[in-house]
Amino acid sequence: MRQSQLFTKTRREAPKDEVAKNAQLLIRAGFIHKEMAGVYSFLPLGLRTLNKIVDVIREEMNAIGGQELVMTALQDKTLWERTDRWDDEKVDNWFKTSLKAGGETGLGITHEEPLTRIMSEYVSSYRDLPLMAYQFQNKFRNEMRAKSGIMRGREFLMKDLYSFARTDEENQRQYDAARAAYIKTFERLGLGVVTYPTFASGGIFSEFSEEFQTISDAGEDIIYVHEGKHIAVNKEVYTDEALAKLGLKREDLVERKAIEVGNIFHLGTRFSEALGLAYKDEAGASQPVVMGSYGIGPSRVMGTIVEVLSDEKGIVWPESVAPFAVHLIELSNGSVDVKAEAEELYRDLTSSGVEVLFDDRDARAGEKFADSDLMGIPLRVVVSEKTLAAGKCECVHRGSGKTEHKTNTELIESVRPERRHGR
RNA sequence: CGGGCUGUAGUAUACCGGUAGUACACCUGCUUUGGGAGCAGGUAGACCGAGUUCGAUUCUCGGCAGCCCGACCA
Repeated sequence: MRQSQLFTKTRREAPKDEVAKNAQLLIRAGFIHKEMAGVYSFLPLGLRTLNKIVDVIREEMNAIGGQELVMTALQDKTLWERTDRWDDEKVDNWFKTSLKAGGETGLGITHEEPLTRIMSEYVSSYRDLPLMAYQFQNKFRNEMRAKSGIMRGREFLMKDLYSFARTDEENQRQYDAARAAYIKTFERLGLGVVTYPTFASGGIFSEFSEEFQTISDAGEDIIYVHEGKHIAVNKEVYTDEALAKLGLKREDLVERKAIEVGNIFHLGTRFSEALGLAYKDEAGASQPVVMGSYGIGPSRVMGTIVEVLSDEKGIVWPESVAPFAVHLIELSNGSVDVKAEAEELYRDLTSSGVEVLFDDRDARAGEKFADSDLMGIPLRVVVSEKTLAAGKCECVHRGSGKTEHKTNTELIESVRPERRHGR
């Protein structure tokens, strides 16, 4: 894409009402727009990044047999009354509204109820199980206080996977598969080394759940990290009893602040029993389905990546989620030859399947470099009088600052998609 | 929801009970051209409502909006 055509622009200063680094940088770089407190639109660059994150998660969910669907944002009140999660006394962050035709509806805060009901129409035999289904969907939570930019909004994108099994053992296998997929997902998203599977409270569902916590001072949670085992314990369950159960010793753990980027739960039969999701076993006896739920917020992940990986110049996207693979910058200063060379390289890269943001604007070098650093595309390629004379373009890696000089052919060969993905 | 703070141009800010100033951005022209250029000119602004006052962007009250701390976050 040509940067001259991109309707968003960078800005030098962050809006005064944003304190969170992720929001400041994402707004300055033109990735997101704040609509109101805790509610953000994703602009072209931001959407590309968000979609990259979604794609990675989708691949991993599909790899463990997850089937994608999309459920509705508007919720059936009567369904939620059956699990006792409609009453404001029980769940206080609904966005509720009345229907003109009479009655009430609410915007989905999570989707155990509707999916369990859907499954009750299709699951009736032990032959129908196990199965897993997931969706990407905007969730709505009427938080008392939105904060931390896109990391804690009132409307946000969520990937929610739900598992359905015949027995606890089968459920555990699904849980383990989802857990492994989560570890792989966060590795691919560039957060692997700083993200810890973390024992946490199971809330109303079970004794423990596991959270995926990314170490960051911007986090709202306190966790105790075991570096060697690469696991952690949330402060909320940091008791001698829990540690004994987990085989961990206090002296081996380090206190850190962290961002919860994922959460996996055993649900047991809480929803299947309440909503009548059961199957007939081999003997013809009716059995409740054993469920689990597994969430990742792609938009929160995006904010987390900015919090964790940016530097004083701007964002540093991992290759897997960058809006573009290459930021091609021409410094023609009116030189027809430089312009032509850059245009040709843009064409060749694009036709090789490389995603390129081409800074073809009539702007000065300093401005282009500053914008490039801010936007955080992994590889910057400069074409100028200097590089033209040398016969090689200048390639600078955003993260490391490492500079290489390559011919156009060498460059294209090194960034072709089939090569980058290594498959 | 408790406590605190703030609303001035697209963005960031200044001053003031009496013509609202600056920087960036934007537009025009000239110069400049590898790290957010220079000169000249231009466009653009007081959240909404009520009150006090000769006069309110400024003071008071109400509303709306935003931010921070805390509580909450299934």
